[in-house]
Amino acid sequence: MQIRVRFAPSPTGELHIGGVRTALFNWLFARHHKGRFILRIEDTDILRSQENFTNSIIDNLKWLGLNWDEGPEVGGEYGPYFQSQRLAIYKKYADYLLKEGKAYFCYCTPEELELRKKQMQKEGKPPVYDGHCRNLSYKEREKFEREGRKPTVRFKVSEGIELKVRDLLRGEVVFKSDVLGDFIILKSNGTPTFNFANVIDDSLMKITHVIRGEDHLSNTPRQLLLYQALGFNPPLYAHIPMILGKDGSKLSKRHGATSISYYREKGFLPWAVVNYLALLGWSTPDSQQFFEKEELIEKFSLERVNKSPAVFDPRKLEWMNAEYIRKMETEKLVNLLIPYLKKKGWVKEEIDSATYRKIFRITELERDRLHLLSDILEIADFFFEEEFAYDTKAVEKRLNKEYVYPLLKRIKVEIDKMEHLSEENLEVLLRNLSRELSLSTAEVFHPLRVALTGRMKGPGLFELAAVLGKEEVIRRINRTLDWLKKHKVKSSV
RNA sequence: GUCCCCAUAGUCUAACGGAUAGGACACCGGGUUUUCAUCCCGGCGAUGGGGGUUCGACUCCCCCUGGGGGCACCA
Repeated sequence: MQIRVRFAPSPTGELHIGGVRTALFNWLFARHHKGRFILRIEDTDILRSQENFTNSIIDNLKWLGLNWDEGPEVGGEYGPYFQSQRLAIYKKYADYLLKEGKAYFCYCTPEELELRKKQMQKEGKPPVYDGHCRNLSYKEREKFEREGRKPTVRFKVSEGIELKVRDLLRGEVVFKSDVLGDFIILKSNGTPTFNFANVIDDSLMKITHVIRGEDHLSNTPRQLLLYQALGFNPPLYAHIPMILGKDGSKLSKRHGATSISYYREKGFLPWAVVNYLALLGWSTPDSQQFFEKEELIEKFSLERVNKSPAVFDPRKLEWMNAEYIRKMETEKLVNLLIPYLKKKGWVKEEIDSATYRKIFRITELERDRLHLLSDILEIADFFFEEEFAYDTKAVEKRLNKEYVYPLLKRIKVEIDKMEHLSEENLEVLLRNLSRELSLSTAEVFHPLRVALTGRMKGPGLFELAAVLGKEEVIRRINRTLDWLKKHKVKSSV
């Protein structure tokens, strides 16, 4: 039997971290077993579903590399894969249940329901539908219809039965039908509710395994009942642990960025995100951290998914991203960095070969400092901006010394004599100068670094100076000298 | 309130019923380096509590506690 799993997001918001992890586990399971991974858009909430969310979800899944075999854009023999295009199907099955006496029309208004629910909670009972409309007479129904009430369709749940969910991770979980209550399968506007559409689609699409978040575990008994009533065989279930925020509650916006778009824009690499997320709730016997794609597919198994929820740790994700950035070929990294530079206006849309070589070299020099691709904007500004600011602490610590002004002046003079500024001849120059002036090398290097970059940290001094070139280095030293004078820093008086 | 799930360091996790409870992030310290980063070395730190079962329990059972999730005309 071919394994078929699906990811069924609803386009009421951006794809978020938890959704990605669910999609990932489904995708890995399918790929591992050479099965099919299906994408289905659950857009039955007319009010909240938006097409741009659908597009963004699809776009981000592609970006992550979680490709699907059936679904939007690729089609498939069990479509359509948008629930909004399957309304007639749900209607048909609802009619069937109605005809069989397994469902009925309910005319209760949301307000009435709310009131009774509160009452039941007060009495310490599970807040379930009380069956108010279960046995309406023909006359009563007529009356409601005349009032203009639009009915929902409710599924009849018999009391006193036990529903056993066989979960691949948790074993048998038993629910009593009494806590379920007759639930709605068709809203008054004719669209199906989640439980109903889900069961029908999973059946019709021949889904064999439902891998979803643990928050769906309590929905499962209702769905089991529907499978029974409809005469379908339920799939196998695996309810994977939730992803929580730092405070231990379900990951949400108040924990910071949760939408995958954010991570994408910040410059997280798709595979770093995938690799990190794979480790949330799953592990190998040796706690391996890094996986290549094929390796992850090969090693992944539901048996090794654990049951307890996991806290999402952005710091570890960032670390992992940095690791992948370091491991990447420079040329690839350059190409990923260029869009950020363009957007910032540091390089033109058309990149000539000289500019490319410069970016390449800068990438080599800065790559170990990048955690995110966008970090390049913070740490490499001085390579592209001539009028960078001097860091206050750097001025205080490195420039505010008597010897600095004459030193920089001397360095300038010496560099000016050079035919060409290279890493080598600059190093020779500075080391000789330190000996001649009885200064430590650090006392020579640090002020120059601040003069050239405005800050105390950064790539090797000789290397970065070579990238800037003789003319620019001299210009920057002059600028610093002027600046020192103007600001009456100790070294210039 | 009610039902369900879960429980190894701050975090992610490993450990046939039998190791000094292993690894990773973070944190702290040291080394390398002109700075930062990288890299290398080292350190801190965990089986929630109580009962059982067993020669022996992180592991099995029960209770407690704690945390999470569901209980929508949301999915």
